[in-house]
Formats: sequence, structure tokens, C-alpha cells
Amino acid sequence: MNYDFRKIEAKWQEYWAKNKTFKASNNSDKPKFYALSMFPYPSGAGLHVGHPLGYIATDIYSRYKRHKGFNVLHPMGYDSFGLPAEQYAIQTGQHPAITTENNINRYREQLDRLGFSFDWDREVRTSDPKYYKWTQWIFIQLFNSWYNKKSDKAEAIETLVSQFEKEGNANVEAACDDDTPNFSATDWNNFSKKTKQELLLKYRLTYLADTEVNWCPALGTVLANDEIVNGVSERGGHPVIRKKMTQWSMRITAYAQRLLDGLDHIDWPQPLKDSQTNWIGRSEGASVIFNVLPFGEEQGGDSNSVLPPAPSSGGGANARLTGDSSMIGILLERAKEMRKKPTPAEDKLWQALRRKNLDVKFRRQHPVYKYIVDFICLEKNLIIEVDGKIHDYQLDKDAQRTLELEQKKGFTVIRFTNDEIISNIQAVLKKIEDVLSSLSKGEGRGGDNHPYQIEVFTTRPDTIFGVSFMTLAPEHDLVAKITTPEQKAAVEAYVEATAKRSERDRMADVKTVSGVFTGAYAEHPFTKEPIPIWIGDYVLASYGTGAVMAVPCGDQRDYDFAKHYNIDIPNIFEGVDISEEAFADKATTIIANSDFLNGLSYKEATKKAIAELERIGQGKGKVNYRLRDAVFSRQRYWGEPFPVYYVDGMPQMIDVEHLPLELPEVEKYLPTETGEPPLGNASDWAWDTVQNKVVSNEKISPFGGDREGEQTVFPLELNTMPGWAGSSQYFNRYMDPRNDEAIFSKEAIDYWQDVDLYIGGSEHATGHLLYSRFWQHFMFDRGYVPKAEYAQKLINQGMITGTSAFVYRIDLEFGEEPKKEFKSPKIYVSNTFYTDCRKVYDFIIQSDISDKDKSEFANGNGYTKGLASVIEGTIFIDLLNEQQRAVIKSFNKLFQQLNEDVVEQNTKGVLIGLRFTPIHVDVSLVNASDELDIESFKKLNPENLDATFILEDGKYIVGREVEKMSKSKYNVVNPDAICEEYGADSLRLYEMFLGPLEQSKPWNTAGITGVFSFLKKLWKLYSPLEGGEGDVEPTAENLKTLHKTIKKVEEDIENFSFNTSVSTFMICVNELTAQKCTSKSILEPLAVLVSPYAPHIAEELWERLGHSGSIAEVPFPKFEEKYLVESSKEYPISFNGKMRFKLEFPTDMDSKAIEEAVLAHEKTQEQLQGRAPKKVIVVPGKIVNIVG
RNA sequence: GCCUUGGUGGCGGAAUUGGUAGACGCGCUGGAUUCAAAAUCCAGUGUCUUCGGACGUGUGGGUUCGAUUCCCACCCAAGGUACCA
Repeated sequence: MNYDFRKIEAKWQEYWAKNKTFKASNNSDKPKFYALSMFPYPSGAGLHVGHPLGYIATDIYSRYKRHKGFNVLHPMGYDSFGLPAEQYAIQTGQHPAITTENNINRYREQLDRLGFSFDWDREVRTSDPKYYKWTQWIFIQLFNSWYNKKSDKAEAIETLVSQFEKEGNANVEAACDDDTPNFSATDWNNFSKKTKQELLLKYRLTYLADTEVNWCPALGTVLANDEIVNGVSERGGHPVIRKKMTQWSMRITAYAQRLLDGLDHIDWPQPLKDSQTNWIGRSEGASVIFNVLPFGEEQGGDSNSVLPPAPSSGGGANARLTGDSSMIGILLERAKEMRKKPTPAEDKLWQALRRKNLDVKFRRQHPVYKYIVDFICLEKNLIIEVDGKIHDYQLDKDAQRTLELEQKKGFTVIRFTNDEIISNIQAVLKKIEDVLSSLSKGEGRGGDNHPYQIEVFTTRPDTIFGVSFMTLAPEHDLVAKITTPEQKAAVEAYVEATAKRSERDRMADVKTVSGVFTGAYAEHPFTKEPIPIWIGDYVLASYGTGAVMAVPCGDQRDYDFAKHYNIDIPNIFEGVDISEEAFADKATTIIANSDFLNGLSYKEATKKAIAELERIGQGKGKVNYRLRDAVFSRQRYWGEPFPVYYVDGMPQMIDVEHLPLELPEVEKYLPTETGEPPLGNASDWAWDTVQNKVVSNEKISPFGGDREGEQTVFPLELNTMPGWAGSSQYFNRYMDPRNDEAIFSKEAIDYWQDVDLYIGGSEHATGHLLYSRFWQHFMFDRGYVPKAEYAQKLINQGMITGTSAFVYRIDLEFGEEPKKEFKSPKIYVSNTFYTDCRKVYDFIIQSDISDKDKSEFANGNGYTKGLASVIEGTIFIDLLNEQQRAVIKSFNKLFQQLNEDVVEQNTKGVLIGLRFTPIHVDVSLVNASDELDIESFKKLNPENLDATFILEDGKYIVGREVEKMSKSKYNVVNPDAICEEYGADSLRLYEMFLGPLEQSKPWNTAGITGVFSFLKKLWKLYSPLEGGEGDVEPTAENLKTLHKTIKKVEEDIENFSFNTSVSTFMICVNELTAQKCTSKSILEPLAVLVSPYAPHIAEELWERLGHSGSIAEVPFPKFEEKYLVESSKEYPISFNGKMRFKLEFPTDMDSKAIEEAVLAHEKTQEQLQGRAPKKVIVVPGKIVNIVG
């Protein structure tokens, strides 16, 4: 009897369904095993052969575990909310639920044909209200929770409220909004209900926030970054604006560190862990606060005082920057110069002042009004002038200056001579101290009350003395506030220009350096020197604080910026040349020119800089994350509705007992005319808090919030949840999918715990796989699940790519267009001719020929014109070898033929070249030898009916290229067709046989004949047993074959090396066939071994061996070492590591005896050719190596 | 740029701790069977070769009796990520 796979597969699929063979029980004495494949989005296109790869792997593992005595949970479902169904609905008006249902049915049909061991009773669909009831439930749990940083976990919001009531929020350490104000218990208790709600929203794990989105008014929708090209929408080219919208967000940032740490405890692929690590983007460094120096007196409006009035009266307060703003630039330049070359007296006093550790700070060479004073204490308004010889000739001027500074600007000025300082520094210091103490504190106008501060995040606090400017993102809040009137126009123009560019454009354009000076200065926290503040679009508002301290010597971007705008590039590295580029290597850094950091390494300097910043209160060590809170609102129809209604603008949760809140019917699936999400089209979308149900919008009371007590009907949330909502806990729902009382029962989660094996694509690395971990951590914190990580082991199956096939059409290229009557013949050339021509072309292009020749040659449409010129002028013919000339010759021949054709048809056209156009051809028209079925090709493409095919060896051979499977490339292979022709078992085996599971590999249907004939051989091996006569004793050989197969297959499955076990099966069947094995005690266990891979044939063979019932629960065969023991071993004899011949010795022969036997052997002598071996290495059981 | 993974015949791939490189399959070549085709079966198939053998796992070095495997440098490909401060 033949192997009738169609009949067999149909029979057993029906049997499994009828008998619920794979139904998992929630209580069992057996150990549990939970194997999970990522559930699919049921797209309209159905499955192609790439999709089932992961499912087959999971299925094999599940079936194996069942044989091994586990209670296996292996469920499947559908991630059935999503965009394609909605888009189809927009186009056709068909309800997405219908589209989805149809697609699911088609998926189910395709999946059923492959013989998976799914427990279909546990199927879930994310778009089913019975399922999304629990998605809504989780949302409510998140809303009712906050993240306590002290306990480092999520807690019920009530615990927060009770803290507020007792002690306000002073002692609360929580993940919350940045703008959360401080309040006391009294404050809290006196707050209105609404204020309390507003404040709590700042702590909840899901919260409302104004988020910037790309809004396209013409399309009425929010666009993702990659849907925008050059600032306009990809579809339709409509303008896109950045718009703030109130949207739900998930406080995933609260979990950043735990999501990072958790990666260490799960067995997931390294690349996937890495991409999550990158995505979370932890960087350690410091936050540093720079005070912005207020404007000069011009802004103050009071020309009599160097110090502008407080902000309330219209300017900055407490000037650090005291120079006349009209000449500040020059003054600063000069001050800088003077600082570089102080006189000996100045230097001595400076050092002394610094050593003295006075309570106040001095700066030197500081611009005041239109002068530069030698030393100044801003806090006390004290100026110290040193009169050296250079000043002698201008005593009068000095007097004038002192007068101005003292009387007009209110400073105290004291003067010393060079001699006083040099000869008696102690006296000088004493005098300064006396004067300082006579000036009362607070009288000065310094202090730390700066109107504006810029906070930056830096990973290199060690380079703080290298800061020579600061850059703010153009969107930074401070930009408008600090810009000076002179710079206002330039800054505004720049900000506007940046706003027009999409974020993507900005990122793409890395090379252009651009920015504008704001006119403002910040003060260096240590040197107190003024630092110019720029804006530039290389600083991103969305990362860190949107501001950077620029260290041009240590960061290439800062370096480029400084070079471009001629900003100072101080070098703070020991022995490093920065004349060409920045020096960013931390490992070899030694800090210089940096005051207290001099001579320190990166690590030491970082530590010390942070400590100093903390001491002066201008910074602290900080860990920054790239991860942002996740926006959770979508302006779509086909998603989970939020269980939320609004009272007086504040969100309220619907009670869990009234869930699910089902999607309303709408007339159109587009946004409303007023720009509201599609749910805005629903006429019944209001919540009646008395009846607890959805009612008509008309019933919403018009009174609004001020008569809240009377209002009972409120508007519902119009957004829906994003795609990842439904997939973030589905794995837990499978444990108890029909439970209407809870998301899952405690018993179910306690029994199943977590997923033991999860298989799916790596494209979900930073989406589903991160968000679901976040939710699981949350569920863990709140005590709903026993494990913080839901999947211990995860495998990414590789992508199966398509092998596209090409035919090469010849197009004629004319120097002069022919008359209309010329009928261009359709000619296709075979692959060899095409590739040969191409190779010659590439060869010539890469040859050492002049650029002129090259451009002449490559001129025109591709290489064929070039080849034609070789024919005509034979200009490069000398370069070519014989083979290449032969190619040119046949090309020439074809060209001549076609030219005759052209002449014959009496056109005036002049043929100057031939062009090959590769055209995708359907892979189903190509056989295993890459030969095209020309007749079918013509039939499928009637325009080719009269086409000519230039063959090679009587065949038309197509070109091959590996590409992603796609309809437009005609390389999609449908599993149904394969099942029809070879059966599901063949398909399953072949998908596994193709290569390692995790690797991406090209599909080529031709190869399936290999596994198909294996199955036929397997079938044949069992056919002698059909009579059912008694068993035959197995031979030692039989047993050896069987047991080495058991060993290998078991190891392979445990290692997910499914491809190698398929070869093992092939070897086993080949050997047993050769041995003419008919022993039941060999063939029975073999059927079990094969059954995870090819379950249909295994069931059938099992039945034919005389068993009733399914093979699925039969114990896995036990490997026994004793059958593999050998009495002798064939030793490879190698010379200097190269194997030359083999010799057989008994396994128990010792090394010495082997060595002697080998050396005595004639072949050894032959190899040595008289040389004496230097050394002989014998590894018992492995190898003999002779060194000579 | 950075991170990750990989690079072995005409192709997919194997070699599990450093020990016979190319298992298994496709394709190809020859043969058997057949009126013929399909299917099936048998033999061969890394390269070169003076038929002794020599060479051979991206390239160049190194460690070792012995390297596809370990180390260093580089090249190439795929995937992820990015003015991330």
C-alpha cells in the first residue's frame, strides 16, 4: 500500500479534534509545561510558508514534552484588533469585525491542515468583548496604582491617598510627573475633589498627559514619524503639524531599571536583550545646573545701576554679568586675554584669595560697566584693584574709574600696589577680610537667586572645565526667556525653521552644523566664568533635559559646532592633540587644566566632579533613561475602548462589574469633521452612572461640572487602546480563558505559573516583548501573578525569505527612434547569457581604464550599451580574456540578428544597444533545476504568447535572488499548495530541515522532495508488518541504530536543533532499510521518535502496529548506552594534524600499544619517508597524531 | 558611527568540551527500469593533480602535537539603533 498522506492526514486531524487529544487540564499530577507561540494578526493574505515555522517548532517541543510525561498547555489565538481591518472598513464600509472573522476562519483552516497540537478550547481573540473586558480591567488596575520608589513596586492608590492625608507628599518618593507640586496634609485635606483627582493623576501608572503628536489636519489623523516625508504626509502630501493632544500614557519609565535588571534572569536571545537594553538606554552621569546670567543694564531699564532690578520690575536680578551689554563681547575677549597673562602680583593675590577659603567668592578680570576690574566679590560688591607699573601713567584715569564704580554703580573699591602684595600678602589679605566683614552680608547683590537655571544631563562630568558654551534645543522653554533683544530675530527665525522640519528630517541630516547665539550667558559652576548660550538642532528636546553643556574638546558634535562658529575649544586632556578632532576615549583620559580635577582619570574625575557639584548644590549624580512613557491612546476605531468617562474633565473608571464596555457602532470609521477620533461618530456613546450602561449622547446633561451632583450621564472616552494592549497579558489569559469572574483564577495561575517556552519573531523586541514585561511586572507587584517575568525561555525564529525567479527581457535601445510600424520582438534570454554579459560589463567597469572611457562606457541605460560599444569599436577588447571575448561574440551575434530585423522591417531606427530587464516570474513556474515552464509562463502572461526564448542546452534557466516574501515579487509560497502536493508532515519536516530555527533562510520548494521521499521510505520500512504477525528479535545492529537515534533526537530537541534531528531520522531509516529491519521493538519506538515532527504518519504507523488510541501520550523511548558500546575503534592517523589514513584498534587497547602498532605500520613509514617522528600523540578513543 | 549575529562545496546546511572538515538533503553527472515521461533504484560529486599526493572553512597574524572551533587585527553581509549629550 502506498503512502496516502492526504487520507492519513485528514483522518488523524479529525481524530484529534473529535477526541480533544490535546486538551490541557488545569490540574494534573504531571509536571506542567507551557509552550507558546506568538499569536498572529489574522491578515487578509493568509499564511505563507514563513508563518508556520515558529508554530511547528513549538508544536514539536510540546508533543515531545507530552511524550516525556508533562501536562502540556499549547494554546493559540488571534491578535485581532488592528489597522488593516480598519482601513478595509474605511474603504468598503464593511465592519472590521466581519473582515476579522473571515480572516480568522481562513487562518484556522490553514492552521488545521498542518496538524498542530493546539488546545483550541482555549482560543482567545483580542477583539472579543469577553476578552477585552480583561484588557479594560488591567487598565483600571493601572489607573488605581502608583509606583512607590521606596518599596520599589506598584501599590494601590489608596496607600498614597492615606499618606497624603497624614503628611502630604513631602515624604513620598514616587514615579510621578515632573511638575508635581509639594503640599502638606492640611493642603491635601482642603483641596477640592477635582484638585485631588488632578494631583492623583500625576501619580497613577496610567495618566492623561499632553503629548506632542504629528497631526495631519487634512487626513484628520495622527501620523507616525515614518508616515511623514519632508514635513508632509506620505499619503497625499498634506501638511503635518506638531500638535499637543491629551492622551493616555503608561508610566513604563517607573519600571525602566527593573525591566533592565530582569533581562539578567531570563533566557532570551542576546540580540533581543541588547535591543531592549538600548531601547531603555540607561546612562550614568550627572545632572548639572548652570545659572543663567541676567542681561546687562539695558534690559534693566535703570541706567544708574549696574545691577538690574528684580524680575518683578522687568529684568533679571542679582547680576553676575555686570558688564555693559553693548560692549560685553569685547570686554569678555579682553578679560580672557588678561586672565591668561596675569602680573606676578595679580597671580599671587589670586592664589592667596583662593587658598584663604573665604566665605565669599572672588573672580578675577571681570567686566564691570565698561571696565575690567582685577578682582571682584559680587556678593559683597567689593572690587579690588592692583596698581602695577602699567597703571602709573594713568592715575587720573584710575581715580575717575573708582569714582564711577563707587558712586554710580555702588561698589566698594580698594586698591593695592604690586609692592604691597609681593612684600606683605598677609597684610593685604587682612585688609580685605576687614573690609569684607564691614560690608554686611546681603548688602551685596549676588547670592544664589538666579532667575533662570539650565539643567543639563552629562555622562562626562569629568570634563566640566572644558565647557566653552551651552546649547539648548530650539524647543527648550528657556529660549524665548533668555534671548537678548539683539539676537531675538535670528533666534526666532531659527526656531521657526526647525519646527518646520520633521524630527525625522532633523535626524537624517547629521552633517549640517547649524545654530544661533541667544545673546545670553550662563555661569560656569566652578570658574564662574560666563558661558555663551546657543541653540542648535543637534540637541533634541526629547532627550535628557533638552540642553547640553558643550565640551568641544571631548565631544565631536560640540567640536564641530565650536569650529563652525569659532567658539573657544579649551583642551582639558593631558597630552592629547585636539587640533583635528575631539577626544572621546574615556579609558585613556587624564584630565588637565581643570583645577581640582587635574591629573585624574575619567573615573576619579567623574566621582570628584559630582561630589563638588553636590557640595555647592549645583548638581548631582544621575541616571538617565532614554525610555519614554508609552502613549496609550489611538485615534482609531478598531481597538479596545477605554473604560473611562469624564466628569468635569476628570477621567472616571467604569466599575469592573459593568465591563466590558463594548465598541459602539459608527457610521463611518474615519475621524469626525471636528477632528475627533472615529468613536466621535457614535451617537450612543455616553455613560449613564445610574443605570450603568451606555446611552445616547443626547442624554449628556448640559450643565457641565458646576452642577455635578445633578448630572448622571457623562461623555465616554473617544480614543481606543493601541495594538499592544491586547497582547500584553494574553499568555496569562490562556490559563483560564473562559473565566468571566476574573482575568484568570488563582488556581489556574498558581498551577501554570509562567510560560516555559515562548517562540516568536524578533520584530517585537521593543514593542510587545517590552510592554508585556512591563505589565507582567505590574501584575506581579499587585500580587496577581507569581512571576515577574512571564517567559523564562524565548526563541526568535528566523525569517524565511523567498527565492525570487527572474527572466531577462531584451529591450532594444535606439540612437534614433524607429518609425511606428516597427514591432519590437519580445525576447527573453536565459540566465547564463545574462550573467556572463553582466560579468564582462562589471569587469570592464572595474578595469584600469580612464575615467573618460569609463563614463563613456557606462553611459546610457545600463551596461548593454557599453557592451555594444565593445562590439563596434572593440575599444576594450584587449582587456578581455578568451572566455570574455566569447561572451562578447555571442552578444555581438544577437545584436547583429536583431539589427537585421530592424533593417528588414525597413525602419529608420538605428540600434545602438541592448538592455536586459529582469522581470520577476512566479516561482511556481520553475522546477528544481531552475528551468522555466515556458508554456505555463505564456499562458499566465498572454502578452508573451509570441515571445522568443533564447535557451541554453534546450532549457530556459531563470535567475535567482533571495528576497523577502512578497506578492509583488511573485515569490510567495502558500502552505496549502504544499500540503496538497506533499502533505503536512512533509511541510513540517522540510521547514525544520531547512536550517537552524533562529537563522533566516531562503525557501526553495524544490528541496521538499528530499523529506517527502524520506517519509515514503519510512512508510515502506513498516509495510512488511502489516499482516500483524509476531515480533522479530532485533539485531545488535538494529538496536545500535535505534539507540543512537534516540540519543541524538532527544539532545537535538532539548537544544532546539530540529534541523539535525531530521537528518538523524533520514540516517536511521536508511540504515534500518539497509538492515532490512522488521522488528516491532525497533519500529515502535521509532514511530514515537518521529511523531513530534511528523505526527500524522506516526499515528497511522502506530495504529498499523496494532495499537489503538493516539500515539501522543506514549512515553518517549529510553536511551540505553549499552547498545552503543563498540569493541573496536577506527583511529584516524594524522601527521602534523592532517589525517592521512585510518587504522582499527580495539577500544580497550592502551595508548602505548596503539603508538607502537601505528609506528610499526607500513603506511606510517611511507608517510615519514625515513624521518624519525619527533612526537606521537595518542588520544584514546579519538585520534593519533604523529609529529615529524 | 555604535551594538548584535553571522561568513564552510553549485545551493540549504553538518561538525555538541580544540581531535577524521563537508553529515543529511537539494542540484548535477553516469547507469538501471520504462515505448516515453514521472516515480523508483544503483554509483559518483570540495578544488587542483604529474594519480604519489597537494591544497582547502572571509583575509592576515598568533596560541597548540592538532584550530571551522580559542586569541588579536582587518574585510564583508544581515538585523537592531542613533546628532542619546
